[in-house]
Amino acid sequence: MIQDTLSTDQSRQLLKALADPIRLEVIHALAEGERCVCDLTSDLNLAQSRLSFHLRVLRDAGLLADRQRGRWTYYRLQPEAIAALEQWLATLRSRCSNPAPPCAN
Amino acid sequence: MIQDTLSTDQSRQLLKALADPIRLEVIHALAEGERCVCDLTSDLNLAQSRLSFHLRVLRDAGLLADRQRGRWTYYRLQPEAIAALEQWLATLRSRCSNPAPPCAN
DNA sequence: GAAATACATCAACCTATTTTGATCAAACCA
DNA sequence: TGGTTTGATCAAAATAGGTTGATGTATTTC
Repeated sequence: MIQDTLSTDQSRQLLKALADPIRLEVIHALAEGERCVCDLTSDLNLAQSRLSFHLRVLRDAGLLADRQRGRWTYYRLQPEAIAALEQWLATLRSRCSNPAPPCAN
Repeated sequence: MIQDTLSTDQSRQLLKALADPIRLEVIHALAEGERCVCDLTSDLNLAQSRLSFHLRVLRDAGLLADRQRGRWTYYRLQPEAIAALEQWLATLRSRCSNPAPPCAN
């Protein structure tokens, strides 16, 4: 579960998870709503094990949650994770915005 | 130069650039103000070519700017790049925040 | 129970990124 | 000019990350 305040490691994991085109496609697909793996497989036209790998990366980072329902596994977005990363970036930026003036050299 | 609205590729590059512990150290070091490479080398205790590699990644992503001054190269932060990434994330999240309700299954 | 379906996981392979130790060019100094 | 310093770049080695096809497990259906 993603907390309000992220550790550096959590942020790194989120940044890495988002920095992949296939994983962004997954996120966009899930923005339509919860889906099972088999639907995602055909929507995104990906090999099952390949999709499964990326779903795990996204879930481990906290961007997705899943639930089992009979044979199916449904994945859904956790937009709080994105919000938490935004927050982390805002904090990072606040520390960067007033750097000492450039050296006079 | 980082624009207000990032392309997917620019965002990916920024996310990847930030998802590295050494590069975050560099960013934190530069939050103190502009610095030359040789100072960063000793502050962060990194081999010169290794630091040079990471500086390039950060600069290519738009997070740093540099200027030459005699023999020295000074690097400084471009906090706008972080702001632009925050903006990109906010947009992504806005598309994710109202997904259709979960399947009833 | 046997066959089928959904999906996770594993190992082998492949590709991308990072590290290391040279080497090189430019700027400076003696 | 010759030596020194700064920092970029390159090639080779090391490591991390992604893909593929196969296998395994749970669930369902017949």
